[in-house]
Amino acid sequence: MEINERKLKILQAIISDFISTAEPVGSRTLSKNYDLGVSAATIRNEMADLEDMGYLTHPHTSAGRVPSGKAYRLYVNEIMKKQELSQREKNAISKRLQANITELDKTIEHAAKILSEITNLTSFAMAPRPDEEILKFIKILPVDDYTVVIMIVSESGKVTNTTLRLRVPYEEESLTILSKSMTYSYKGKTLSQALTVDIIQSFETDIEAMSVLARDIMPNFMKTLEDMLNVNLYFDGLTNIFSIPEYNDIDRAKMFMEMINKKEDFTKTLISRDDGLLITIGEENPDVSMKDYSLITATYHIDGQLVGKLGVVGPTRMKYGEITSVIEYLTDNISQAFQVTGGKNDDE
Amino acid sequence: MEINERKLKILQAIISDFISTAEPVGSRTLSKNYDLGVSAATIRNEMADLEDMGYLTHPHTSAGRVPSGKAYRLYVNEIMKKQELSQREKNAISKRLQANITELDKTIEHAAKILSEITNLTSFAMAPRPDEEILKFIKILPVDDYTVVIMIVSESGKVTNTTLRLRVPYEEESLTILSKSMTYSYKGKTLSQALTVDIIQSFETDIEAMSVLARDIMPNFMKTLEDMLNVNLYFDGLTNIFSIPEYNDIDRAKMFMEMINKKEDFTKTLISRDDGLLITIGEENPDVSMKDYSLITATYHIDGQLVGKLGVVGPTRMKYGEITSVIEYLTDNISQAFQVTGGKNDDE
DNA sequence: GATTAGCACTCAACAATCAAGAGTGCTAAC
DNA sequence: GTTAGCACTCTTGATTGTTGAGTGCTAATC
Repeated sequence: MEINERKLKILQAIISDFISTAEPVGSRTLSKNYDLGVSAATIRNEMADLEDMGYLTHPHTSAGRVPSGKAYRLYVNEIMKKQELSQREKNAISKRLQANITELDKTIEHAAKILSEITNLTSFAMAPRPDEEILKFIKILPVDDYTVVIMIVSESGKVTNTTLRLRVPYEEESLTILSKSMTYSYKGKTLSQALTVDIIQSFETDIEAMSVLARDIMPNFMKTLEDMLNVNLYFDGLTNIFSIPEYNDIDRAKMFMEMINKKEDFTKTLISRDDGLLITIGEENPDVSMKDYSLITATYHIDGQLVGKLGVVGPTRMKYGEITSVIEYLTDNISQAFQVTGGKNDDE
Repeated sequence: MEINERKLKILQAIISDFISTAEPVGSRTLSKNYDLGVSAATIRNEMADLEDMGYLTHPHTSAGRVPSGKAYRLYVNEIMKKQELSQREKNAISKRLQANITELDKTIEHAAKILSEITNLTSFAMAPRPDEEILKFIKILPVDDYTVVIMIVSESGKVTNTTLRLRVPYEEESLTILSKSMTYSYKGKTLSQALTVDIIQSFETDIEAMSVLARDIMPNFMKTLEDMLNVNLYFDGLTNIFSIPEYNDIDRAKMFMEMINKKEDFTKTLISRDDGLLITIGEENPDVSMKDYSLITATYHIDGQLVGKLGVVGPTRMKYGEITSVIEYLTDNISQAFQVTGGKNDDE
């Protein structure tokens, strides 16, 4: 069966009604509230067709219709108009975002906050993957007789550190030597390259004398490197879901919270997503545990290179048009703010 | 009215029954399941007395009794026996904790995890307040033409840093001078002292030449100091509450989540609590928004000085004895592990 | 041939009713 | 002082009936 103009119009009406009410929508409601130019009976026939085609489902015999994932996909691809934000909305968002542009992590955290407040959904922001960060220097700082701080600094200014207790006291001089030696070995390498360096190989030759110290420090140095590789992920609006009818059930709310709380899994999901604006609806999500949710993400760029993500997660019933616009506007703003070409060159 | 031996026994039975079932307990249940040596009718009379005295409440006429906050307080103070953990339990906990003793923050985060898993409640761990951290040095690191990293290191090895974009390019030499000059001004001061230093005063005299640079950097330096003062707070077992009958209601679950999500408020609440083991039950909590919860916290010490907190939050109905023991055992273990006298001196 | 009015049918949701059961509080007997 | 007995209360769960929204089909209409 072909989907004709009228079916499309009806489907659109159903979707937009359902998105705002969360209630199954019936033929009479449609003919009353939407100017479709046909009677409820006709709509009924069309709805039956749409159901056959997989765009609608039926919670039970005498209930109205509910859009399926396929319907939302069609809606997003074909029907939904890009809902350009008004200048006022844009200004409001820009203003809020700019008020807090300092560090990247703070900024994206703040962007997530703005996003969740506008959409009333749960939002998230992921910092760029630092694989390609280039190591600048490594410093082992003395703290007390048994304690040192391992500090790693990258070219882009990322700093990670670990406090470490040693099994034996150390001499301050050894630390200096070790710091220099490690910097020499690792400087210029990317994080992912650094992780593959064979430590034993590269050290045992020249610093045998302090091998005990090195043996204490190196495994922790590697751990610190791994720490540095961790992607920061921020959530906001977690409690928003309690106001959404879909989660007005303790079990679903629980499932949602559990999904969100598995940060590692969620990070992986985000990393594996394509760049640019991406909407995945219900069963389209590769992860089965997400088959009842929709995910919208967009990417921001730092100097056209490093890529982070920003988005929302919620029930498949969401205002795709509106939300998409807001997310894109936010990511554009972030990308612009963190262009390395440096600050104040509006247009051009 | 006096609370006599028998009333106490009955109250204890009611509390212990209610703690495990979460259902109001009636006189017949008590006389059947607990060896009280009197009939249900007598128990009824005693229960009526206990209710008059404020230890019990009544959800409705024909329901059993529920312990009040006052009852739990009596229970905690007088009835509850310190439930010493078995050696096996102790070993299990120690083993899990020790498997992950590296950095303090990681360790307490891990302790919170253990705690929530054992208690099936929501747990939290707060790092020590760093007010008394003594500044060791300050370094401004170059990143690119417009970007620098402000790094502050304390005597105890805490490192905090901020990446900062300047409005004008800088000369690397200026950074070195500024770093040294700032270190000179701040070294040896505690964080709280550092915050009160009059910046303008202390600099404008000798480094006029680079005042532009300093003016960009100083406000951000102060922000970084404030960052450093922030207390880290970790939660674990957030979704545990969904399995607790008290929160089997979307509104209560929501309230709980909202309370927990206000990290600043919660941190303040924790900071203002007395040191040592502290149990606050329902209305005993100074914050009215917590009047339906109980909070158990204990403190751990770093070198007998810096103090952090570990604890659980949940409904007033909780296994005070058991939980208390676990928390105390965990905090003792942490304190021991982070004694500055250094590692491996078991007993003595 | 497409559209629509009409009608029988379905089913969730809600309210009303009822019985069962748990529990209390009081009284009178032990 | 303790306890048995009993009337009374109130929740809980099952049952039933009613209402209303909605469907799907058929026959009339355009």
